[in-house]
Amino acid sequence: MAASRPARKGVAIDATSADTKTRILDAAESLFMEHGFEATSLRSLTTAAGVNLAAVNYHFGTKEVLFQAVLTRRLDPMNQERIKLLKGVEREAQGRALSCEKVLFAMLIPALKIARDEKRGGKNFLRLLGRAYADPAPFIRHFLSGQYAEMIGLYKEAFLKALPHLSRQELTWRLHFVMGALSYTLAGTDAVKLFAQMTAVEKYDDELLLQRLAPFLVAGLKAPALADSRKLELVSGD
Amino acid sequence: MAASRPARKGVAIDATSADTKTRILDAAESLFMEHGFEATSLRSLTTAAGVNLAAVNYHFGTKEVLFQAVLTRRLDPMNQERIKLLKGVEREAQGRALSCEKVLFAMLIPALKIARDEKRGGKNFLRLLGRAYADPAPFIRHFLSGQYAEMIGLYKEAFLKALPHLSRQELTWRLHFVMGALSYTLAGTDAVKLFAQMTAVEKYDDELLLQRLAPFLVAGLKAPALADSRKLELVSGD
DNA sequence: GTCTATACCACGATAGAC
DNA sequence: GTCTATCGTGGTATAGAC
Repeated sequence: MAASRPARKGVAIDATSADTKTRILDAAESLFMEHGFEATSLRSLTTAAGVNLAAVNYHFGTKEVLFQAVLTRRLDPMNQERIKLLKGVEREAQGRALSCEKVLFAMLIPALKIARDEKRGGKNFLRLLGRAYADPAPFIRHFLSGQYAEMIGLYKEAFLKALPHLSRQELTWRLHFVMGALSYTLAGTDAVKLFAQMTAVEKYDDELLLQRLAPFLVAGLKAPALADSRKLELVSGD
Repeated sequence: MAASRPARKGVAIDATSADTKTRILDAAESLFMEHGFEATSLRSLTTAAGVNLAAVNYHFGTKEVLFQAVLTRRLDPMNQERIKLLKGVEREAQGRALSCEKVLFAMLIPALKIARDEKRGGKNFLRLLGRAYADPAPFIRHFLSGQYAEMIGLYKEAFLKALPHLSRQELTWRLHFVMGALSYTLAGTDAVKLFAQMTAVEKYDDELLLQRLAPFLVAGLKAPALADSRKLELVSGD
């Protein structure tokens, strides 16, 4: 997704007023994070970037491709780091049973690092990502599934070793639940207000949030496999 | 949100080709579910409903209000049923400690019932709802927080009794995680494919899904409160 | 190759005729 | 209540300047 544009020959790129393409990417990231994909117009975007309207079409083709480029720039390094951390955990285990907590943390930490790094988009980027997860647009879903395929595959194998009581199928569902709680949590800083009474004292603190999320997810992952002993019944109340 | 339109005088409403307003609502529900809010144009919507473009503006004011009306029609009864079921659970407990499972099931069952009732929108409505949860548009967030306020408040009190080891604050977060996993799961029938290897054998089965989701959520809710013994550390891999 | 001006069609919304 | 006509703005496409 990088570019099909031919590389600059020997021209040095001015750092202060960068490459047109980079200027578009930066402005797009900021505006998409703030207003979402649909609510961000190319006209306001190009104005903010100080480039011509048609420049987006020239460099990226469509607004959708631009959106993917914005995501890729942050997402690809994050998932690569997740893979690297996982390999570290596996190496450290030296063949012994993998720790479920450690595998999960390897998955969460790169997200936390991004949340703290304003230069890589910070919390707002994660919110943008969380929203993208639930987006109905086919182009977003296909794009994300491609971006995540490798990482998810590796983590699934690791969790299978860490949680031997789960079948492959069951684990697939649980990872789905984990990603749901994670992306929703990251995306929903505002939605928290749904549950009112969120004390003003407790400001949004990423580290604290993940420290709360992690025990919840670990307990869920470790829960015994599907017990059909306790069946859901469609009782009508009263 | 019902209507500010003056009531029909004594005119009987034809059931087969219903009320213009109802025709719009039905078409809107179907199209919003299929394509999402932004991707559904009023022109295609009114064509499908067999009404004039301006009819939406006349009956609902804006596309946003129409969207809220579509959601309210299903959401309000669902949340009322959740409240009714919860009261049944509380009555049954007779002052004894509440069962966390039973409270959770009271919350999940009305959703499952909608998923199975094609006449009330079925699975697609829940997907629409799940997406709405993550939507950045302020009008959607404000609307949902109003729709959910009462139900969430009552359930929070119930869970506090069922899970006495959790502080109010901690429970708020856990309910947030629960709603995240739930709405993401409901919304993401397609996103499941992110995790590949979802056997074609296992078709989408709502009941089975909730039977898998429930143990995960119960375990997460019951997990011990925030253990700062095991701190997240920003170790770099390797 | 890179950028700009401009034209195009679809969208949501609204005013006013009937 | 319903319709048509029309407005401003959206994403996109292209011809031509540098």
